[in-house]
Amino acid sequence: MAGNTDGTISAQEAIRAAGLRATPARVATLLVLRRSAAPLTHAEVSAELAEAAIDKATVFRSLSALVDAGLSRRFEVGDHVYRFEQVVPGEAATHRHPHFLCTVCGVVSCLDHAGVSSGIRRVCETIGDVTDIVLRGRCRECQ
Amino acid sequence: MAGNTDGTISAQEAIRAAGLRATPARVATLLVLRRSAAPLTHAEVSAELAEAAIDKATVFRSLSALVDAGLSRRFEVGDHVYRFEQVVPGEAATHRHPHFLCTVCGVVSCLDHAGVSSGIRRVCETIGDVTDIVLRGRCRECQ
DNA sequence: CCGCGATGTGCAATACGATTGCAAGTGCAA
DNA sequence: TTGCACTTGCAATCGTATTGCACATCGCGG
Repeated sequence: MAGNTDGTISAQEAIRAAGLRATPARVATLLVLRRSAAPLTHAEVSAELAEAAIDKATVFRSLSALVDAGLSRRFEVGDHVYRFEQVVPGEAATHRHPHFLCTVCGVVSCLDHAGVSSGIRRVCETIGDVTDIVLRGRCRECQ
Repeated sequence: MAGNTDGTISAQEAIRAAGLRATPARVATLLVLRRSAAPLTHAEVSAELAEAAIDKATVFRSLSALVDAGLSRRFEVGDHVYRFEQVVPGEAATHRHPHFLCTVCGVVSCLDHAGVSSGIRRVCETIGDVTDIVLRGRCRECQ
C-alpha cells in the first residue's frame, strides 16, 4: 500500500520513506503543510495542531525533522519568521535552482529555467561554493 | 570644512546633512559601518561600540536613525539577524547589490562589483520587482 | 558665552520566536 | 510481544529586537 487513489503517497508513507518514524505529530504536521496552498509559519502550523494537543516545541521539531528529511522546506521572507511549505513529491529535494520569493504574498517560485547561470556562476566560483540563490521582491500579482 | 583629504564627507557632516543631530553615538556608529568591508549585525556594531560605553539600545536606535536618514541600509540574509552597511556616499540610497552569506562562518560579503546583473536583470523583469538578491553557501575559507 | 527646549542616551525591562533539557511515552524491528 | 532508541510534552531558556522612562546632551537663539 504505497499510495492513495490520487496517486500521491500518504503522509505516513512519505515520512517513513524519508527514514523517519511516522509519529502522529509528524504525520499531522505534514498534512497541514500539504493542505495549505501557501507557506505557513511555525505559529500557524502550531495553532492548527494545538487542537490535536500537539505542543509547539514538538511542532517545531517535527517541522525541522521534515525539513532535514527533505519533505518540507524552510525559508523566511524578511519578517524574521520562518515559513514552511511542503516539498512537492516528485521534485528532488536536492535539486538546486534559484528561488524567487515574493515578500508580499510569500509565494516561492522556482527559476529552474532561468538564465541566471552564466554570469553568476563565475562569481560563485570566486566566492566559494554557492549552494543557494534567492531573489526577493514582489511578484507580478503583488505589484 | 565639508570633507576630508580623501574627498569623503566626514561622518559628522554626513549625519548633519541628513537632517540628524550629530551625536557621538551616531557618529561612532556610522564610522564603524564605514570602516567595515562587510555588512555588520547589530550585535557586531554593538560589541565594537561597547568599548565606547555606548549602549546596545542606543546602537539600535542609531542604526535605525541612519537607515531612516538614508545613510545606511538594513537587510537580512535569512538567518534572522539584520545586517547593516553604509550607503556609499554618492550612490543612491536605493542602490542594491547582491550579498553572499557563508552559512558556515556567517560572514556576509557584498557583490557590488560582480557582473551578476546582465543575465539576472532580465529574469527579474519577468518575475516582477526584485528588491534583493542573496547567495548562500560556503566561502573559500570554510571549504 | 549661556540657557533652554527638543532630542538622544543609558539602563532595565519586555516581547516574542526559536530552541533545548529532561523525564515519560511511543514506534517499530526483531 | 518486548526492548530500546527515538519522540513528545512541559517548562525553562536563549538571543534578537524593541520600548519606557528618567537623565544627559545638542545646538539654536539670545
